[in-house]
Amino acid sequence: MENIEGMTRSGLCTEFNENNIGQTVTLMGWAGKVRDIGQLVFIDLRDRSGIMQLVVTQDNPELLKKAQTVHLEYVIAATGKIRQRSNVNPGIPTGQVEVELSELRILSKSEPLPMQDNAKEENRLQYRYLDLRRPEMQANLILRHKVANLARNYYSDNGFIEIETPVLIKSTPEGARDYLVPSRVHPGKFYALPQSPQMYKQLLMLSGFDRYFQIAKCFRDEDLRADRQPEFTQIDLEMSFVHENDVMTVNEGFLKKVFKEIKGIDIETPLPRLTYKEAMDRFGSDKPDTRFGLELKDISDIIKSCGFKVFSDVAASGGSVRAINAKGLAAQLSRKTIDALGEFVKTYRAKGLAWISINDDGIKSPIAKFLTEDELNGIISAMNGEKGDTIFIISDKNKVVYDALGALRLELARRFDLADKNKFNLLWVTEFPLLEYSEEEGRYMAMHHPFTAPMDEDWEFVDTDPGRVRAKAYDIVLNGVELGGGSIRIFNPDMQAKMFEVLGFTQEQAYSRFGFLIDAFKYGAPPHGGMAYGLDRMIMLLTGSESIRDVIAFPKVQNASELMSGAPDFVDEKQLEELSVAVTKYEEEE
RNA sequence: GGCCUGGUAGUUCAGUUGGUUAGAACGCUAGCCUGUCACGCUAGAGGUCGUGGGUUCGACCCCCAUCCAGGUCGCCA
Repeated sequence: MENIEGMTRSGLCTEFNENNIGQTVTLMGWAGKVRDIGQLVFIDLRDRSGIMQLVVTQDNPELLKKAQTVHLEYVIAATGKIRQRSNVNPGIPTGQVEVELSELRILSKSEPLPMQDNAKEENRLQYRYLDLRRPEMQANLILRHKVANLARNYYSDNGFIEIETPVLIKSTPEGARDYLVPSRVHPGKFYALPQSPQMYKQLLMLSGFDRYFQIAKCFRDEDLRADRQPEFTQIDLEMSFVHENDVMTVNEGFLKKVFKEIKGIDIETPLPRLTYKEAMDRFGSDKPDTRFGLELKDISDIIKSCGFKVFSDVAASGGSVRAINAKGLAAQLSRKTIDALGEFVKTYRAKGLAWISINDDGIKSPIAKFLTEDELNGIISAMNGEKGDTIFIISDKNKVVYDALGALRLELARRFDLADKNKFNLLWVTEFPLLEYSEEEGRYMAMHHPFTAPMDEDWEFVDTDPGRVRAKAYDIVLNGVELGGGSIRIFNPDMQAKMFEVLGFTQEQAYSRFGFLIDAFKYGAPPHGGMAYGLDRMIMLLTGSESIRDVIAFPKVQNASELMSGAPDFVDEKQLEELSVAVTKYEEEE
């Protein structure tokens, strides 16, 4: 094997073109396709910028012989003269030229690859370092770098100070499950990895930094999804002496910049805003995809006294009957498809899916026989039903109706390609409920987190009707994905104490968990608020990736392990002893 | 923890209502080829059909269990 002693790389492949004809250059990189024509060898030399064609002819028989030994993914260094190609390749930026080699060094050989470009994800992840050679993956990570860079510049330019907060912190078991790290020095005690820098950034406001940001790694020990990893990155920020509007405005500036510089799209600001209630009522979701219609409508009033018990009973008992109109889709909605959609909504706990199809030959509906003519027509006119439409109806507790119809709406859009992929609909969802009743815990839980400030006009209901209190909280939503969220925080110690009480903490419990924050707020806390973006999700949407894994260099798989390195893994008895950790249950070894 | 989808050559896939010898492409090996760029042509190697059990005269195919990967519900303050 050879080295690069005495050779200096002239640049990246795509830095040279027809303007450099006649120049002698040295390029280094990986061999892509090697096309051996006998007395002529072409090698596609690839680096992160792209491809340059190298050519060796029989004018140089020894070099030709050497070039013929080059295989896919060998690392080579090549020197030669740039010349016009006799056959140009318009498909690549360097397609006008090629490098006629005078020297070729083989720096590293490669075994045949255990994966190809279209490999399935399992293999891609096991050989991630090879997967990351693919131009698509390189483009994703480079775009990610650009956005991170934009964030740094934008927030710095707007007076934000980047400050690092600790990764080994105190566990605060509200919300997601913590990753724990045993302490060697304090037997039996554990650090937790942060789910977000939340409390630290609030303390930085108290310290007077006024504006903070950080690109922060966060950790949540919960099950994975296509858009959820246990280890992820937030663009996190906090501001002092601000209202919701101030936070939203400065962030609209950031988003505007991101879309302009990354996608060349001018985003109109201020961005549209929807209240939580409106989002739920119209889209059945607190992160609505507004690129297409099919909005929900409450038709409880129309059928509240109808003969179909499934409808009338639920309306009477506090639930609702709501519908969406699959506009013009009746012809494509076969009986089989509708049955499949019925199964689909059952995932969301809906007991059934009623439907009314308006076809050329009249109205078809399995529930028509339970309804009077007035009721049936009432539903159709409320839903603006026309020939060619199919109306879907779900009747249940409100939560189930929202979840199921909201999901059905998205499923129809997916099946019939209703959402324009070139559209980027950004919007704020505001006025979230402060509290949410948890059946499992038998108490109210903070919907966002326990430091979220209530809306002033609602706070008086905190004891009598906790569910009615709205929060000064906001989420930024892009095409149906929650990009980020934040809130104005409580800065009044008495209000914070009351909040803990509402959440069911005794003073001792609150103090043992959040004591340092409670104490800190006694010493002059400024009004403050902020938000955090999921950077990975943002990049996923900007690159059009199907999964968050495609924008993370070394992601974890569904069971939270990493296929390439094999993490997590067992550790030595000795390590455990030092940490005073006893393991009571071991996973089966294969 | 539940539900759904997939696992066949190094890789990506096809296959069989259960039948004798499991195919293709790419990659790999050997040879030929002076303008390729999905180079072409010829020949060749390569598989306990994820694993374990069962049904059967016979299983890649059917059944059960299990592992791996993906999607999703629960979960994600």
